[in-house]
Amino acid sequence: MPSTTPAKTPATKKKTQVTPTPPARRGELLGTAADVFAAQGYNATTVRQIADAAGMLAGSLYYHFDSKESMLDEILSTFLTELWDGYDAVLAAGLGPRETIEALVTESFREIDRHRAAVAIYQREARHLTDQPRFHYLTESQVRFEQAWLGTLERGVAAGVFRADLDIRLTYRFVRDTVWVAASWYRPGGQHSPEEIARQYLSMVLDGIAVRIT
Amino acid sequence: MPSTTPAKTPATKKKTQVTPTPPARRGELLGTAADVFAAQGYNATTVRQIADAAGMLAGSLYYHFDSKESMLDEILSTFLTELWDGYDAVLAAGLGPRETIEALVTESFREIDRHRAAVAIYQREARHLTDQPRFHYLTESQVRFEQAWLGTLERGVAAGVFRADLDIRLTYRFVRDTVWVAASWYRPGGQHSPEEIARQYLSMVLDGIAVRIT
Amino acid sequence: MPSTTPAKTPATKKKTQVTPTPPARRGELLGTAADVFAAQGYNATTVRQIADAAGMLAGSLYYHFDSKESMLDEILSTFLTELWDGYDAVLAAGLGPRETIEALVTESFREIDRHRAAVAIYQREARHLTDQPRFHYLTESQVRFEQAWLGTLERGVAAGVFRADLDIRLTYRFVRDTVWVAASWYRPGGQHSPEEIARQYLSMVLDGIAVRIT
Amino acid sequence: MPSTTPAKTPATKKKTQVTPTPPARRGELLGTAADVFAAQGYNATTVRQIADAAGMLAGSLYYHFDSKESMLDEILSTFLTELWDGYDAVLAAGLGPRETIEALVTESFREIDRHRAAVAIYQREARHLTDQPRFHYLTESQVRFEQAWLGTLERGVAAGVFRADLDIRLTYRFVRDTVWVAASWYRPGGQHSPEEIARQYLSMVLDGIAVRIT
DNA sequence: CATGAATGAGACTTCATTCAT
DNA sequence: TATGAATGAAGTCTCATTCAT
Repeated sequence: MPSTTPAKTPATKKKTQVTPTPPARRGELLGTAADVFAAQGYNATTVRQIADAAGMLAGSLYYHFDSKESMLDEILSTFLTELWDGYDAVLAAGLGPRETIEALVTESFREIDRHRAAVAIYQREARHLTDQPRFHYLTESQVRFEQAWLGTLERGVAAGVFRADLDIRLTYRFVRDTVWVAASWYRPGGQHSPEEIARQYLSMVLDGIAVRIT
Repeated sequence: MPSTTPAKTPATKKKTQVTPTPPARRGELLGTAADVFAAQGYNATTVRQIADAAGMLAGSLYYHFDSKESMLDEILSTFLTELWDGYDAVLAAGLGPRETIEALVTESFREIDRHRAAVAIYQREARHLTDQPRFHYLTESQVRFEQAWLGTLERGVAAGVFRADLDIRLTYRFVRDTVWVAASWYRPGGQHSPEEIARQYLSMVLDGIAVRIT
Repeated sequence: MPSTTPAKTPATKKKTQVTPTPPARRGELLGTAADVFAAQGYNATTVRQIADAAGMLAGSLYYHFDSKESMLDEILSTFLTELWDGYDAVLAAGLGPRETIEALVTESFREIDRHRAAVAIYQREARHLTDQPRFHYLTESQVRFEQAWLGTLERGVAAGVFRADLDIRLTYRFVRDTVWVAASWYRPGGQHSPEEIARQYLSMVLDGIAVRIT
Repeated sequence: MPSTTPAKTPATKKKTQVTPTPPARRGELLGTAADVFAAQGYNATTVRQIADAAGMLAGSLYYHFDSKESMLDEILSTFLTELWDGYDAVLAAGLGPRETIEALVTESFREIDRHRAAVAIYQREARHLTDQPRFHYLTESQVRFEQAWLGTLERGVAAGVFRADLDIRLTYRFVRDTVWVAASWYRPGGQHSPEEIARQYLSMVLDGIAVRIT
């Protein structure tokens, strides 16, 4: 999880950077890298492409980052840190199951709005990254994620606000995927605000797209 | 719709065939390749990994296929051909909007069941492949796909069976993604049959997960 | 401490450098490549052999050149550019047919002296390269070449300085080949200067090797 | 030399062909191979291309020949055998120097007419083949070749029929190249017979292309 | 901070060759 | 005799990474 894995591991390498890159510059470069990763996939992206987009030569990036992988690492862990800041606030608010789901969905769309590239990268790469020790925090995050969502759904079923006739894990996957795939087509600055999209998604997920026959 | 088609047709299995069998070998190899592509991503998959999985050397694959890319091509085009066979049957059946959506969703889950790997590959790679002339048919398929689904939804709104208060394109994406992401976690032979999963998905998409307040 | 010494006065860096040296390195490497190509043939030459001859690893060549083919391209086009500089000067000089032939032959041997490797490569590879669009300029050069030589010969026949009883195209091929095959055995720094070789070749081509019976 | 290297070395291999390919079929296949070698170069020619041209699969060629190299070997040695049959007849005829040169040139053009492909291959590949023990007979042939031509020229100079003011080795190369390069453009069945081409070449080589100023 | 040049591992692909059928 | 399939070595090229300047 983010809190257990600071974005930048203490410099244990031989090349101790005396003057680390100022956070602002770092952030710019990571943003650039994230955009390219999101557009082409991590593996298909060459360090040179990132450097081109950043207006420097490939080798120069290594002044700022240890490796291509560490850029990916920092992009994902930064994103997850912020995501959990938001989620934890929601989960600590003591809301009812339905309100919790609504708040989580809304928060998720806000994250998609803010970290679109990171979300897209996460979707595409998370599965195979979890093999590497360095990215174990992804697994941990997934576990907590499932606990939060699945738990809320179960609470809702128990409380009679969510349907009991559905396979609960199927429902979980349905809701989860339903939200996050949006990152694959969402473009910040479009005609719908994250909140508006969240509202419509919630409406569909909760009430369905069919007209109710009263 | 190929509702009469058993999930797995000829149980010819191994090398018991007296016939020349060239297409069979091709099919086997493509199946193997598709599995590896689906598991690791096309770019991250090496030809050697495919060959290993097929029990031969990397170079030997080139007796059967022109290139790694042509394997991908054949996997995707074969899948799309079969998918459209099913879709076209549904669309030609003259069903109402709701029944059409139900049939399309069911058919989609059957395809996921039959071509899980191909579907997963499609999800992951389609976007960036469309740039290459060789894969233009992906774009064409996407266009037809959108026409079929979006058209049916619009028909449904006009007919008063689908809600009119939702952004129709958002709804389209919602339904579309909702179905196909399933390929990322679905494993053939699991506890739910494709039809059962389709039933539950349809129930959620159409009626929502919230309990109705009558 | 001589802290006041502007030890490293930046000469504004960037593109103001008088001796950027990149072209020099390029030229060296191309010379090396040309030698190997000439010795073994383009196809039979491996990139590794060129790299060995240049004292680097095979992959390193790709920092300087796009491909093995682009090295060939640059070698040939550089050679042809210089060749035509010389030829054009001769053709613009307004000489008589015999003097033009003499000047062209002499110029040709000078080119062989200067670009022996490129000439040898040209001889061996030109024919099959012309198929590729990238090397269409070879065809154009051949056309101009034929115009220059054949035209001069025709002028000479008309003026009565060259024999009229010979098939003119046969004569053209004879003269042309007679000169350029020399590249296959010529070694710069041998006992004959290019001019001396040109003189003897011209003497043979113009007057024959038989003793005149007066 | 051919006589020392029979086209087909005794089958010492494990795979002793009980029924060797009939000479006629062998000849056809070698002719096909020679055409492809001449058109594309030995190295650039794949065994599959030869097989395609012969209407069989690549592997099938290995029933007839040990290797690609042995095809080349047989093509070249067959050609050289025939060439020396002709040359030896000329050299044994006891002609004068000028008549000998004339006969050799004429014989050479006849060989080009009959073995155009083999001659072209020889021109292109001989130099680098001489390194391999298997092709040492090429070197031997070259030595005898030089002896025959250079010797005749020297005899001619001594007899006063060839010019004494020219570098004799230069003259040798001039005459030699002048003849053989013709193989690069000659096409059997063209408008000039080999004898006619020989006549014109001889006229140029002996008397020059310039009009004699009497 | 950045560049230019090089490294080295590994990728895709080609191809002569073998061999059971 | 010929085919289909596979082998294994080698070739071109890519790319993350390093390092002196």
